[in-house]
Amino acid sequence: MKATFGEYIKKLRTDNGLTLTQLAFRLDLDSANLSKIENGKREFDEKRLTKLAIVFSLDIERLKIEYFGDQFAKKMYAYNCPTETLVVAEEKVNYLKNMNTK
Amino acid sequence: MKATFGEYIKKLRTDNGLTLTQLAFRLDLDSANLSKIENGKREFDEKRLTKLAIVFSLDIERLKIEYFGDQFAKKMYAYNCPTETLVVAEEKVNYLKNMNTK
DNA sequence: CGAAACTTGTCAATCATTGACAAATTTAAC
DNA sequence: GTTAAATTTGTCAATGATTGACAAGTTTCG
Repeated sequence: MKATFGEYIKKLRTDNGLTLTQLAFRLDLDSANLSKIENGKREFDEKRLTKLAIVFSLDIERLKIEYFGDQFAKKMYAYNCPTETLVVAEEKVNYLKNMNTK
Repeated sequence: MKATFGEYIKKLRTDNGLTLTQLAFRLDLDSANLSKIENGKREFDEKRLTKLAIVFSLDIERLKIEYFGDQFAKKMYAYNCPTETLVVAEEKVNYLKNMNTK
């Protein structure tokens, strides 16, 4: 899975034979805005991740990976960050985790 | 280097013998707010990255790595994202790069 | 103690995001 | 081609988050 998060949702939706209106209703969203999300013109609000997981019976962990991976990728692309950024990110996560355990 | 971005700035500043007020002035910032940034209570605005690079003669690329690495780490920590998120992020960056070249 | 450095609290102003709806365009069935 | 459904695009007020600014507090250290 390498697509953007918007493309990912669109595939889920069409594979399951739902229209924008139908999925939007289940996510408590305007269908026009869902269209924009699928086309990368708006952000999917992370508070709807669990709803999305429920609608398509997805693992929420898997969804978070897709979602945040997408966010990071967009930032890196926009600001032309080298791949090394991700290595540093990993180090810093561990640093944060240790901070709160000692 | 594993510290947060705030700690990173603080180290730069003290290593160079600057007070909050002095550095804040050079960054066009309120010293009280710089204090909050160093202590992780506010975000450093990315539009000031170049100024920061100039003040301390740093490589802007290196700075971006620290800065965005920090942002990603904070998000991952806050939302408990598995490390795999970063792998997916890398895939998606490449996907985005390819999108705009074909 | 006294002064400089630093931290914390607060709030209005600014900026970005969102929900909502209308209008335009595309798609697909007939 | 006509029509209806589906999708996309544009817009904007409302909401929410971020920022700058400044006052007041605390810490540090001579």
